[in-house]
Amino acid sequence: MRDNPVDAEVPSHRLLVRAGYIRRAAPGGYTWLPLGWRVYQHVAEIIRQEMDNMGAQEVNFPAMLPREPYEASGRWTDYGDNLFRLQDRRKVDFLLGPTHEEMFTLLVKDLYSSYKDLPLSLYQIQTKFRDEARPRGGLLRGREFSMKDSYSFDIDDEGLQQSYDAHRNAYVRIFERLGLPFAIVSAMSGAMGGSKSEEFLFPCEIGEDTFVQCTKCDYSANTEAVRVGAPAAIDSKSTPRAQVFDTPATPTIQTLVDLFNSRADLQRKDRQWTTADTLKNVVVNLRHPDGRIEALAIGVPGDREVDMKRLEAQVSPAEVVPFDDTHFAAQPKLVKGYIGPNALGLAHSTGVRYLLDPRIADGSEWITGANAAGKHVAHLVHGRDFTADGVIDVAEVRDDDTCPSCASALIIKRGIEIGHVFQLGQKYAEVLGLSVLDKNGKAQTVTMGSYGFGVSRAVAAIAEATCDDIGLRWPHAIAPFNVHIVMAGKEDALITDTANNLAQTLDSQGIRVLLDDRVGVSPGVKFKDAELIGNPIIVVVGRGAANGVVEVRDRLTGLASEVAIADAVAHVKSACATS
RNA sequence: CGGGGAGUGGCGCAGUUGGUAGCGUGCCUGGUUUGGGACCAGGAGGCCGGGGGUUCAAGUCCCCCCUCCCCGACCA
Repeated sequence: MRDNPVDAEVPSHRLLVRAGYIRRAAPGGYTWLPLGWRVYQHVAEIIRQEMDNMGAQEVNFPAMLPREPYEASGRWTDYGDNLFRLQDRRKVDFLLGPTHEEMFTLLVKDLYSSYKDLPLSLYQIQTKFRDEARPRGGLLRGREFSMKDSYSFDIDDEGLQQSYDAHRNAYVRIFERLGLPFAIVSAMSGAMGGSKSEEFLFPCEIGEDTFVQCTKCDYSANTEAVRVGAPAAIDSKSTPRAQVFDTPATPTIQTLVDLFNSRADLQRKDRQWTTADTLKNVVVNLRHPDGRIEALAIGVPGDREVDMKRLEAQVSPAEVVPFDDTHFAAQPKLVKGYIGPNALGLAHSTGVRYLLDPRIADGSEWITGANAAGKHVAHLVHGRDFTADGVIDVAEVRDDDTCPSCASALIIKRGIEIGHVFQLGQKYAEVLGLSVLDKNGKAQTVTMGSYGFGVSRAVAAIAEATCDDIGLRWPHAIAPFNVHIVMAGKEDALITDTANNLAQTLDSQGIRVLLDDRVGVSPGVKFKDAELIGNPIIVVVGRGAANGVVEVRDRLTGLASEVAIADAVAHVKSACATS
């Protein structure tokens, strides 16, 4: 295919379509063509081998599942619109599996009943369905995609930790074998439930996940899960007492700071005021799962926004909904634009729960709202003049924020989430009644882990990681073929025989060979196609054949060398072995 | 779900004041060519996203719907 498909923006997607690996078949659904399917199988096989190595056993569930187990776990409703639901002819509800915690839990419940059967790890490589609001980047985010999902079952937390570590280590090996760079970041568990979880990200500009990495130590976390360290307390003995000022015409924090810097009675002697000296109080509503609405005020330094993603991750399962004018009307003591700490808190008149960003150090002084229109208060000291009901870490994260582990600078990166490992704990085992008898004959609820790995997404990520301007560049372990033989130049018996013999010999020795024997196609076209398809070695059988040589090219480095026909097989084999 | 863009042969696109659809590429046939996207000749292929309307006449004008892409929201 000579022209790029116009509806593909992401390079790997464009190339995979153009080179004939995949083809869109439905919104968010892709057909694997022969080249693509070979790549997919290679990736799946590497995953399979590493899962088997760590002692997991492969099974396979149907994709179409009954409603009841998901009803029991709450996910029939919790998954919301992202769940594909359907009914059979008798109007019985089914779903297309988005992930299989419930089914695995029930399987183990059916099959096992003793602690002697544990630990146990089961996995499958299977098509998953999620009705994504916005599929993107071809294989990167589909509504139908292939995932390896595994589940561990242990009698206690120690066992879970071991199973978790085993999976984590297996994932490290899989990434290494796939040749895919990765970062392991702390993450929030989200709708999956459970406690500890880590994501395996492929760092990449087009990624949809944002994470931070420490420039010094190995701390790394999804921005939702970042925890900033609390600064040391500040001695406020010499801080002036709090004072209220009229601050007309200060609709934004910047205008407020400008006013303070321009008025002699408000200026600081040592430096200019900045937006970071102000305390911004944001009020939202939380909708709890039981339907209860609760107002929540959050205090952050004025130079930062509240990151809604981080907030939602923190307050989950409650949902964040806006605190709009009707809510302000119902709370006359909250003066929109001038909300100050002294109106907030469970102990205060409004009774609105008030949580502070951890950066608001004990003893620090602030310019903030005075709870009256047109008035702000300065020198308001945390701990001396106001207190909050607790701490919440939801301010936006920035480059150069400090690492919670070593206090060095953090940097922000983007990545594609390929794997996610969870310590689920007993959530699913409890609601589905999975327990085994322990040594004392007593029923113990099993504790579980869940481990996802996006297989189709990994294919796209590898393509993204390795491609260049002119095409794909697969590593040997993944490539559809090891060698792409191009017959170039005027067709004659020597060239045809040399190419065919070479292909047959390599094939018989276990090398995967693609032979381009199209007639009447000019050499330039064949070269371009070979480069686009991206197998790691390209062998050109052409005019050199008359002199007893062929050209061997390395697609990755672009280096080419002439090799005697007699040595070609050995040369290619060693190239396959070393790269 | 909000904002923006776009739907015309496989792919990339053009189509004027409304007049019955064209170009490039790919495909088929024959011939010439053969180391970096060759050339000549002949050919096949289109419910112009869908429905309704205006009109003698609609790819083009009007209304409704659908789909795709990008940004956001959401999401292992």
